Amino acid sequence: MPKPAPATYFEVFNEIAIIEQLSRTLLEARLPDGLIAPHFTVLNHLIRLGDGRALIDMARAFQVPKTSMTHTIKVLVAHELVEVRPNPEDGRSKLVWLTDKGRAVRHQAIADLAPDFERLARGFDTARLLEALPVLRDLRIYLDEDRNSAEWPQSGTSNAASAR
Amino acid sequence: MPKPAPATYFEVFNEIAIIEQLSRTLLEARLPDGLIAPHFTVLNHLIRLGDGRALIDMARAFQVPKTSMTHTIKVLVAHELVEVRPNPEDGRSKLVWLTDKGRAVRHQAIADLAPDFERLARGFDTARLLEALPVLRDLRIYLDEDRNSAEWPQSGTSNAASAR
DNA sequence: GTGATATGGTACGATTTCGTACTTTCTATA
DNA sequence: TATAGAAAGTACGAAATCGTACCATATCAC
Repeated sequence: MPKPAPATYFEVFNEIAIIEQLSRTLLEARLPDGLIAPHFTVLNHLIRLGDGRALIDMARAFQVPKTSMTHTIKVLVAHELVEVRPNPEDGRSKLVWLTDKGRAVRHQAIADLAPDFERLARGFDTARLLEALPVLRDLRIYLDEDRNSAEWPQSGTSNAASAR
Repeated sequence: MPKPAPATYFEVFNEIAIIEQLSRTLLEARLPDGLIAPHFTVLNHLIRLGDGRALIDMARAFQVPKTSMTHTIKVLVAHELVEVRPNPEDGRSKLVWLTDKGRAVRHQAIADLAPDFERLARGFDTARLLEALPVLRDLRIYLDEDRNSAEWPQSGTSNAASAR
């Protein structure tokens, strides 16, 4: 097989960027007013992996600067969707816990997305999506690990990483 | 084949969102100071599809509000990477043209990304990427068209769409 | 043609994102 | 233990994103 041209890789990431933009806009349309995708993503993360996570760990998981995560958490606290408490095992860090309201909002958002997924299932061959999932997962894992490798240009304080 | 659970679709978009985040960070590390991904994306768009595009058309292509595109273009103008001129066929609109410097910056950025793509080719089975490309392309096309369909929640002034 | 409506773009303010600098706490090494 | 360095979080300011309101121009109905 001939080596693919760089433009081909580029197209893959370009398509991914467009899909991310479209799906994010759709998600945000299903969220309560004042909540945007990063807020929901944090709620979802805390439910899927369990709450009581440190702020810094979530910043790493989402590959955002810790200052950005501080702001995101602050908004979630203002909406009473999470609570922040000190980490008893490390005086520097704080742990983030879901409130009942936070769980409910996440649950409702997923329920409100159901019609969109159903429409997708009607209009798109979902078998192809499932085929692509392992590739996407492995690509994400590769990029995540590669980020920690030597050749990555480290940018300020947003470094380090781990699987989401 | 059993119908996939919504969580499976969700995972696909979640992986895509993470990949977008990681690849965007990498791209921005290769751009000149002061330029971020949206700036490059506009340059790339103008080269791939030809310049002299209307601002509103680019906003639609990227699914961003026209106010966001106005700002992006303003930065590109400040960097002398594009020029904005009136549309002789429509007194309301403006057309965006690349400068030589704009073409050069885009060309250089792609050249600077080459080592990253080569590293990717060494560490990841690129055949799998190429297999996924048609699915991603079709999914993007579907979502783009679906956005214009009835069931989409229209959001403010960022409406309408067309292929990038 | 004239008026009503739609469209392209901008002004403005609110929110988000993020880099830098700093404080506090932990860890490692002597 | 003492102390230097690393790590977690925040304060702050700059830039980006985006919604609302508004102006100028175009299009449509009559």
